[in-house]
Amino acid sequence: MRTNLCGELTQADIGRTVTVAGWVNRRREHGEHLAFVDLRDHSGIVQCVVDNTVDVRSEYVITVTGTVSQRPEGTVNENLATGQIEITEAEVTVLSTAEPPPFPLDERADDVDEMVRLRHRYLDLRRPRMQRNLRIRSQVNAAIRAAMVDQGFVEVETPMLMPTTPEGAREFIVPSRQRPGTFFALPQSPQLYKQLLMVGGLDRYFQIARCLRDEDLRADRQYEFMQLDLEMSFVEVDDVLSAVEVSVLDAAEAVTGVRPDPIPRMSWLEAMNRFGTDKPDLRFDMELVELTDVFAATEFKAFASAGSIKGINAIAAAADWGRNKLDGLTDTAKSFGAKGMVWLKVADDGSFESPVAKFLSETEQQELGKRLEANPGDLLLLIADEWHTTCEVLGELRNRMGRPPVSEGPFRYVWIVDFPLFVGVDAATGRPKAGHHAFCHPRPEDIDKLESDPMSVRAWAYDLVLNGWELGSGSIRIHDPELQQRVFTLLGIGPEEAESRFGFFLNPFKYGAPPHGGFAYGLERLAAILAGEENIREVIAFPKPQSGLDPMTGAPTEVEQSQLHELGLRVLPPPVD
RNA sequence: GGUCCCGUAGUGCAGUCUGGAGUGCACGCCGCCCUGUCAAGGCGGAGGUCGCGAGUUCAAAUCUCGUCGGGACCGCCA
Repeated sequence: MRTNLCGELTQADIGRTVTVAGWVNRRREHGEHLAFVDLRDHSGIVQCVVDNTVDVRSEYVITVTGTVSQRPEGTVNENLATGQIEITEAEVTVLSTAEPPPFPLDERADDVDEMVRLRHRYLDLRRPRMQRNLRIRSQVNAAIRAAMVDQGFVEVETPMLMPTTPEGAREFIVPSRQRPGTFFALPQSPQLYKQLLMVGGLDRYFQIARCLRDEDLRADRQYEFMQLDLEMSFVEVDDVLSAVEVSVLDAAEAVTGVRPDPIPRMSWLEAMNRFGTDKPDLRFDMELVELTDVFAATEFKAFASAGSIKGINAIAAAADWGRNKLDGLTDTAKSFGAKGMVWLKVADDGSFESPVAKFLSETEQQELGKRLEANPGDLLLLIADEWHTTCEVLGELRNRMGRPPVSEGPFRYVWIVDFPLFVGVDAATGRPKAGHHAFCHPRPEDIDKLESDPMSVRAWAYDLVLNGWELGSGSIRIHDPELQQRVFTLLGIGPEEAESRFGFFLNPFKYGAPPHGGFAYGLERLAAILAGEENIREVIAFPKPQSGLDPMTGAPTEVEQSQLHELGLRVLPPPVD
């Protein structure tokens, strides 16, 4: 039907008779017998010189047969890849007519209400931006698959219909027709199956896996998303990180053409202390500065009782932050759990302008300025609280004060390692809560402390972070049933409950489970950052808005009574308030 | 479940604070003109439930309340 793509024609093709096919991007009429038609396909645009009696309009689907010709002098378009040439003596065949599109199919659609784009996604996809983003996704997939196969991994598909599991994210459930009243769950991840593949001797498994979680949607979260999921036998942390790193760097290089540097590692403790988060954005500094000892003997009541005091220096930001904005920032800090926030502006003479300056001694002020390297015009933000809250709140403030858009700046990957095995305490039971999941292996040198000091036990768990986004996480798993039960006991899960909740998963481990560990990372998140997009919807062909309702198909919809009957289901009337 | 922001021709906006007739602006669309344009140009035209519903008022796009839709975030996401 066609001999060439629109965007690939060059001066080397001059003189050739070609047929191209695509959509009419624009038509410019110049009288009875001359018009220019810009023909667009996924590869680009080429100008066709046609007789103006031909009736073609925007988005008509046509083929054009004609001669590739050098454009006359003075009519070359330097802004177009094919701007040196045009197709002359063009003969047009209309394959499909088209109504005018509801929004412009060029970069101007970047400003169009996203719902309009999503409602007509098939038109949005014609735009270069979306073509590029989906092709980036494809490049990422191809590079990852090649990297995994090359490293000896076996691609295995795991079931989409699986039992519900009590832990983790809310699941989508699917009613069973053959056993009315029972349900499958769609996988939050292939976690259970991939560990059983290790018991099954697959040695190295990977899957470009679809995961489904019935949680609220965000810029970086959809109901359904794709992960590179992998699991490896007879490995230690370094082996897993190395295998993942190869795939990520290969994918990044495939998209950007630049091989990123090897990914540095940072302990969870260091990340929290320096950046106030387990997903630090290393593209900018403004690190958290330790101040607890500075105020060890302070008279300032808000600081005197605090376990941890830290601060950040928003360099030269003082002028931008008036009283109202600072009050708003204080409210933000409080919404993240802080009891308050102290701000100090550095005046021209180096003194502090702050409601609390009068409560701080001369020595304290001097040391504070020194530690934060304060200069006139800087804005200092201080939080005093228990250590975890101090870090997290300042980490949030740091992001608000200095974080560039995702699309800017270099790609800064970092491994966060040595996560604590337990994070926080369950308010209801008083027991520690699993940080990653209940099957995560403690660091061997910390196992002695499991019962005596559980909160200090570090795990063989690790996250991969890129520009402040968590790409994924993984761990070395517990393969020893005795150690597993020790961890369960700490979590308040007795042997009987473990058997009833996780039996189908743990019993196989009695038959000879190899030491193993794995990882999974989100492909949309990686692709979005590589594409310079702030929102994963931009790298998904048919995403859902925050409501989770599909604006194009109308899903979810009601079903026929007969379908419900067959499934043994009845829909309750909506609750009346 | 919560906080904040947004909603005016097909699309992007001005108007809203400070109530006074939708001749509103640009792009797009339709018709005519136009032989070297490329976001072509010129002339003319069509196109509106100011998201929806109440309330206040002589009068509401504008003020108030509610509601629907969208976005960012908190909770949630082992």
